[in-house]
Amino acid sequence: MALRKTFLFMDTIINKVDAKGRVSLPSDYRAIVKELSTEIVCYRSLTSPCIEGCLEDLLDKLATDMENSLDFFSQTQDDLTNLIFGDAKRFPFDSTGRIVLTEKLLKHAQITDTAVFVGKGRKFQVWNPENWEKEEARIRAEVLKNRPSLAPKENV
Amino acid sequence: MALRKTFLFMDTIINKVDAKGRVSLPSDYRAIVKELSTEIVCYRSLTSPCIEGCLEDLLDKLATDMENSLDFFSQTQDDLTNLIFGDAKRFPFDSTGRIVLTEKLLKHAQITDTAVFVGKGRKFQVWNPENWEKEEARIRAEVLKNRPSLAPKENV
DNA sequence: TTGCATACCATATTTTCCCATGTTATATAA
DNA sequence: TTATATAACATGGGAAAATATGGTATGCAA
Repeated sequence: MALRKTFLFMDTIINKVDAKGRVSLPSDYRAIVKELSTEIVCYRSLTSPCIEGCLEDLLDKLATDMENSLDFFSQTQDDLTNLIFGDAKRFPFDSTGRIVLTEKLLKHAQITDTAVFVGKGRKFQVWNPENWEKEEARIRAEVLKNRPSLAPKENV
Repeated sequence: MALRKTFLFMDTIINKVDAKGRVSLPSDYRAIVKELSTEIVCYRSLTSPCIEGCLEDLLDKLATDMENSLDFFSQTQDDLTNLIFGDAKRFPFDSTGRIVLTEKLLKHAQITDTAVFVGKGRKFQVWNPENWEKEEARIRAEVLKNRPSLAPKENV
């Protein structure tokens, strides 16, 4: 397989969640994980009723950044690491490509028997179908309304 | 088992502590210790009523950083390292995956029969359940309030 | 010996792994 | 292009392994 240059979570995939919390990770996502020899990490979104996921490498980078930027005994660092790493968990997938979501995550995202995977580039989200439908509509409306201010030069 | 690239303590795990102070180390944590052929080190948190733990390697890194630091003669850092290294102790786990916490540590964290392990990336903490519940609420409120200024570059 | 700490054993429960099957997507040949 | 073969994927169920946790035995030291 040719090595790719970019690794982005994309597309929107709907999969079943069984009674054990098992759900197939979209095959495109699995390909990324395999190629980078890493793992998926998931945690509750801080701001939305959904599960958020990323590659373990990203959290490792975060851990290193915090070690280097804030001093060893910083209170702020303490709070942040507790919140992020206390909630995150690795989710290795089995030979059939499934991960087992925890009760905590499913409850936070109000997911019962169906999950919607939504690509976000370096991250992805997992939603309850109805919630995602509303959220997507909201986002579309929001983006259209603010369109002029999204031009690259006006960012940051 | 494929060698992993990253070693992070994550997730929040609740385990029983028996009359002897025995408690199962979360299996994810044990996997890291085994894979790196190292040991867990625990000490009383300097700032919170909890036990703090990490890999022995990290304390070694701390010692090295102190040697190389411009603050080599800093009274504060000197005091802090005294406190940590004076308090730290290795905690090997037995064949069933348990460590035996000392009376000193349990008392400091006000732990009796239940312990909450909270991942912090390179470190982890062990809390009394009620205290952790309050602490988590405090952190969430604090982080949400200051969120913009806490975003480390591209993350969160 | 007695007290204490460590190592060993037993078991219920949880989690992971493996197999089977229907379905979808992709490739190949007519 | 269309039909057919092949491979990849999603998903359900059950077997096997790992985990958490209580209890007992063993060794060492006071």
